[in-house]
Amino acid sequence: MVVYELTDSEVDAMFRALADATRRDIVNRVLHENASVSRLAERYDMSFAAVQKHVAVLQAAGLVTKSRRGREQIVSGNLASIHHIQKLLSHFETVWKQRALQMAEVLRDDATTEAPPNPASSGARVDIPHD
Amino acid sequence: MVVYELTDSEVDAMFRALADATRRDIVNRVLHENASVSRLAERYDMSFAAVQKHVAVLQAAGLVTKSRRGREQIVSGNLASIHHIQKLLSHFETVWKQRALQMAEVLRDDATTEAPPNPASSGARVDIPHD
DNA sequence: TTCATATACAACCATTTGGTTGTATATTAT
DNA sequence: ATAATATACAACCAAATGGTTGTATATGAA
Repeated sequence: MVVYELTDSEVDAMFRALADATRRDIVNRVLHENASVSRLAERYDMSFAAVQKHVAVLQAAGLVTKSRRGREQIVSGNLASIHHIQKLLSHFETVWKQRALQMAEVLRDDATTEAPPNPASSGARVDIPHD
Repeated sequence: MVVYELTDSEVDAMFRALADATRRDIVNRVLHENASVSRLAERYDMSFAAVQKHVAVLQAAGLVTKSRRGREQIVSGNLASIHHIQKLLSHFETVWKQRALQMAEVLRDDATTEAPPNPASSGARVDIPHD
């Protein structure tokens, strides 16, 4: 269910937004529970304005959204965008795994068409990560 | 199969490295097929030195490795690290989904202990992304 | 040996980033 | 009305980023 393809600079913004431990922590926090900007700011050893900027970066990247509630701005996580970049990474994995399979296949073909059976290539394996 | 926990700054480096379209393209390319730095440089509209720097950033982040072959440096993708940060993102998703389930549960409890049955809360749903 | 190729790396520059402080505005509480 | 709270935003600064050019070094080919 792809809504629309993200541009390069949109993806840039998402990864850049996640390239900071404070911002990753904010994302984690608001995924657990929505929080106002000042509530978030209490937790970090930096000025309110700094946290405000971090939230702005996350918002510009589409990773969180803000909604007014009285005088507060409530920050909440946007799962769709996280899901999107996670899929991008899993695409990388898929590419690699397919390459691994192709390599194994080449080895198998070589063994049957050009060289005598090779015990190593008959059981050809390429490391594929698992959990 | 976690080898060792990455530090914040290591994760920072990975995300920062991926926050550039040229570097993401390099990763994609070397996941498909290993390539020397100059071979990679041919493809991009920037100086060799610039591409060299991009590769260095990816290498520092552990996303690719370099190995000498004669006068060339062959760049290859490091799937383990990609897998690692992909898992980090899927953790975010898990957190969110659990929260969604908890919210649904709270709604259910409210309905049975404090208020008359509510047609809306009995079918409580929270959007969960799917493919 | 000499020439071409592949890389390394330093120096430089403009822009962005991540922080600060200070000031202004809107909302809630007394 | 006044004070306290929550946010917005500008101006400033040091450091990092993403590019450049130039120079040096190592390897392979003729």
